[in-house]
Amino acid sequence: MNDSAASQARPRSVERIVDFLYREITAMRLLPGTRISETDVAAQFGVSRQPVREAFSRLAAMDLILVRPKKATEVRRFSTLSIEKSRFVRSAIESAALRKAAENCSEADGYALDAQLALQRKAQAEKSSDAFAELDYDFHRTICDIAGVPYAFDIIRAEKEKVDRLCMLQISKEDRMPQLIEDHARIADAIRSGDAEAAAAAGALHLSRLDETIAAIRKSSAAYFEDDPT
Amino acid sequence: MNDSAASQARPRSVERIVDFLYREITAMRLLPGTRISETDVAAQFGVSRQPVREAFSRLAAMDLILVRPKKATEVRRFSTLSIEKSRFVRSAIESAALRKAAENCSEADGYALDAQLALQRKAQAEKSSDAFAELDYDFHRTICDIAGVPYAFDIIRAEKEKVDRLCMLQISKEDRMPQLIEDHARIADAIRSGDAEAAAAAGALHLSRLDETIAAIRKSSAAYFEDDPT
DNA sequence: TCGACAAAACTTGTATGCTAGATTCGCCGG
DNA sequence: CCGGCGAATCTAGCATACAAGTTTTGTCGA
Repeated sequence: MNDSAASQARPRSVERIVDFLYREITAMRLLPGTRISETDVAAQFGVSRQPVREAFSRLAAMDLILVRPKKATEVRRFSTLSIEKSRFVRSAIESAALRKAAENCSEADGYALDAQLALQRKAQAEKSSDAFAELDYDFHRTICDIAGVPYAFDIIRAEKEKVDRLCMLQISKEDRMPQLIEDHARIADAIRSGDAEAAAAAGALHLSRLDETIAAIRKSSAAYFEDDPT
Repeated sequence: MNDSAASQARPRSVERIVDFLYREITAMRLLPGTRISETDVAAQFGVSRQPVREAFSRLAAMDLILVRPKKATEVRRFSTLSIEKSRFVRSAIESAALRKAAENCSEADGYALDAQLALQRKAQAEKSSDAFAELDYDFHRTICDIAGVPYAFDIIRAEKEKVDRLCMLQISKEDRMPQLIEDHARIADAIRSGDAEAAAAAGALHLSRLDETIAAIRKSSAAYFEDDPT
C-alpha cells in the first residue's frame, strides 16, 4: 500500500490488519476519536496481540491512529497542524510534479490526459461521485507518471487520503465535480502546452478548492477535530 | 525525532533502541549491508526481542533497514530509486519553502540568515566540516521557520539524513564548503529581496551540487549500492 | 441522595517460548 | 580432492503470560 512490503508469499497477518484498518479509517467507517483495542482487533482477526501491535505501530507512523501508552488507542482526530502540513506537502509535491510533467509531456501523454478527462466528464454526467473520486486519483497518478516521478504519487495519495476521509463528511459532492473537472482540464492544457508555470499555478488553484470545503466541514463536524477552529 | 513520541514519562525501551540505531545508521557506523539481529540488539540493550522488533519495524518504515522474513535484517543499501526519490522530495519541499520564505521574510529574518552565514564562514575558516554540517541543518531549518512551515524541515531533515550518510564516505568535505556557503549566500539574498523565483532557483542549484558527489561516491563505493550504476 | 475511596476491569508494554523457513556447515560418497 | 545431501543453527513471525498504569465502576458511609 504505502511502503516496501514487496511481495510476500504468505500474506502475513500484520499486512492484512494494516490494510483493513487503513481502509476502515480512510473510508471513515472508523470515525476519529473511536477507541480501538489491541485485544479486540486481535480477536476479530483470530490472531494474537503481537501482529496487531505492529499494525498499530505502522498506522501510528502514518498518523492515522494515536497510541497513548497505558491509556487507549484511538483513531486520530484532525488538527489544524496536520491538515496544514498535509496541504503543504501535497502542494509542494504536486507543484514539482506538474512542472516536470509540463516539461516532459509527449503527444501520447496528452492523449492520455484527454482520455481521462473524458471519463471524468462521463462520471459527472452520471453523477457518480464515487467513480469520479477514483478517476481523480488516476488523473493525479497519470501526471506523476508523465513527470517521470511515479513515486511522487505515493506521497500525494497518502496525503490526499488523509484529507479525503474528511471530505466524506460532505453531503453534496456532486456540486463540486464540474469545477474540479474544469480545473483538471486547465491543468491538462498547461501540461500539454509545456507551460510549467501555468501548470503549477493551475494545480495550486485546484488544491485551494479544498480549503473552503475543509473550513466548512470543520464548523459542521467539530467533534472530529482535536483543536478549536480559532 | 520523526513522529509523535511526544513526551514519555518513562522512556520506553523501544524509543531508546530506535534512537540508537537511527544514529548508528545515519552516522554510517552501521554500514549498508550490515546484518543486524533482533536477538543481538536485544541482548545489547538488556531487553527482550519484542521492543527490538518494534524498533526494527519503525526503522523499516523509514527505509533505513530491510527486514527479510525468515532470512535476515540488514541496513539498507542505497538504490538509484531511493536516492532519486529522496532528491525529488527534497527539491519539491525546499522549493516550496524557499518561495514562501521569500514572500514572508521580515527584516529580523534577514538578520538571522546573515548571522547564520557568518557562523558558516567561521566554520569554513576553521575547516570544521562537522560544525558546518550542523550549521547547514540550522540554515535549512531557519528557512522553513521563516516560511512559516516548520514541519517542512522534518521532511527535509529525514531525506537529507538519508543522503548525508552517503556523503560521510567522501574524504574531502572541506573543498566543497566554499561553494555551499556561496550557495547559501545567494539563497539568503534571494529570500531577503523577496524574489521567490530566484530563491527557488538558487535552492535547486544548491541541491544539484549533490548529484556529482553522489555519482562519484557511487563509483567508489559500489558495495553500498544495491543496483548497478547503469 | 451524594461523595469518596477502593477494587475490579480495562488499557498498552514487555518477557519468554515455540514454530516455520532459510542458510550454512559438516559429513559422506564418489 | 570435489560434489551433493542432511542436520545443526541461524533467522523472523506468532502465541501466551505477566507487569504496570489508567479508567471505570461499585460499594460503603455520611
